[in-house]
Amino acid sequence: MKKEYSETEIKIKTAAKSLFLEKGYSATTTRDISKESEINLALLNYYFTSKKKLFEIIMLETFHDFISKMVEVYNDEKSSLEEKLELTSSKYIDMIIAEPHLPTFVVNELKNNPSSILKILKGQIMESKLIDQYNEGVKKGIYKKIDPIHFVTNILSLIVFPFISSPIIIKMKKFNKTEFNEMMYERKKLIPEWILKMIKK
Amino acid sequence: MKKEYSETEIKIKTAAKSLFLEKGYSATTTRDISKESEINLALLNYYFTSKKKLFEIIMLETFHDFISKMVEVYNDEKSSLEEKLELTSSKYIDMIIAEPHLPTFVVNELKNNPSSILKILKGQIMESKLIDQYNEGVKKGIYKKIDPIHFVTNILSLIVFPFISSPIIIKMKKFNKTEFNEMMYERKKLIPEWILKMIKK
DNA sequence: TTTTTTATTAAACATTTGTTTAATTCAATT
DNA sequence: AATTGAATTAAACAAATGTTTAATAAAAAA
Repeated sequence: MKKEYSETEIKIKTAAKSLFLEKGYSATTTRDISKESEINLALLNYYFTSKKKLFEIIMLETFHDFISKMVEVYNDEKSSLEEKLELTSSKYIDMIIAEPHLPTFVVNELKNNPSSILKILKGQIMESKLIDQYNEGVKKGIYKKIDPIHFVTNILSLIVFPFISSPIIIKMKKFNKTEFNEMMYERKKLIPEWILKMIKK
Repeated sequence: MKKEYSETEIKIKTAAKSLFLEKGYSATTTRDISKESEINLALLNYYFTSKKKLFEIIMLETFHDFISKMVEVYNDEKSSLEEKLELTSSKYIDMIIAEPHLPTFVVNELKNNPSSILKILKGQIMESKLIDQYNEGVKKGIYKKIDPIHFVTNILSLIVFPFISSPIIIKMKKFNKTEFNEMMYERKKLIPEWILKMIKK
C-alpha cells in the first residue's frame, strides 16, 4: 500500500530527489529544495518532518527501483541465460543514461547507510533464475566452476563502472557526452559476449 | 619541488585526509578535523587558509597517487601484456584493501570537480606501453579489433567496482569483511584470465 | 639578554542551516 | 453565511560552521 502524495508533496520530492542525486545529502540544503520546488521552506517540515526523513523516503524509493529492475530480469522464467544477459545490459545502460547520477548516489548511500538500503535486498539475486541457469551450465560442464558471486559482480561491474568513471573516459578519449553514450550503446552488445567468454570453459 | 610540511601541518593533513575519505567534503567539519588531529581550530586556517584549500591539496595528492600507480605498471618496458594485467590487478587490489574508502572518494570528486582532478591525467594511459602491446596483438590477429578504451575500462571495472559495491556483495553472500577480502584476492588471478579471454579472438 | 618572528590558543564573529512558531489564506463542511 | 480544519507564509530561533581577531607562548635572530 503506497502512500498517496499531494501535488505539493510531489513537487518537494521531485526537487529533492534531483538535488540529492546531484549533490548528495550533506551538500543539499532545505533552502535549495524549497527554491527548486518553489514551495515555502516550512512546508518541507510540515509534510516530511525533517530533511533526514525526506531523504530516507527518496533513497528507499530510488534504491527499490534500482534493484527491482534487475531482479525482474533475473527471475524471468522464459528467457535463457544469454537472453538475460542481453536484457540486463540493455535495460541498465538505458536506465543510467536517463539518470546519470544514479550510480554515484547508490554507491554513496551504500557506504553511508548500508543497513537501511540493504533491507530491500533479500535473497532476491543469489536465488534468482539466472543463478540457477548458471549452476546448471556448470553441472553440464559448459561453464567453469566458479562462485556465482563473481558472475553477478562482473555483470554489474562492466555495466555500471564505466558510468561512474565517465569523466576519466571522456577526458582520455576527448569524447563529448554523446560520444560517451555511443560507447555505452556499443557495450550493450559487447558485455553479454564478454561475460559468456568469461564463464565458458 | 614538493612543499616541506611541518609536524602540525602533517597532523592536520593526515586527519583531514582520513575524514574527507570517509565522510566526504561537505560532511566533514573543520572542528572534526581539529579534534581528530588534536590541533587548535584556528591552525587549520593559519596553515591552509581555508577548508576548501586544504581539501584541494589532499584531493590532488590522493588522485596523483592513484593514477601514478597505474601508469607506472602500464608503461613498464620489460613486461608482457599478460604480466601487466597480473601486476595491475594485484597492486590495485592490495592498494584498495589498504585504503577502502579510496574508490568512492575518487568517484565523488570526479563527479563534483572533474576539471581540477583531470589535469593530472594527460595522455598517460591511452598512450601507454600496454595500449601499444594491445594494438600489436590486434595487428597480429591475436586480439579482436575493438577500441582499446573498452580494454582499459574493463580492467578498472573488474578491479574497482566490487569494492564500491562491497556492502551488496557482503549482504548477498553473508560475508564478513575478511571473507570479502579473500574474494578479492581470488580475483587477482581471475581478472587477468578474464580480460585475456575477452580480448582474444 | 633582548628583540623579533613564528606558532598556538580561546574567544568572538558572521553566515548558514534545519526547524518551529504564529499568523493568514484557502477549501471544505455545516 | 458561518465554522472548522488544512495549507501556506513570513519571520524568528537555536545550533552549527567556516573564519578571524587579539592575546599569549615558544622559538629564532639580534
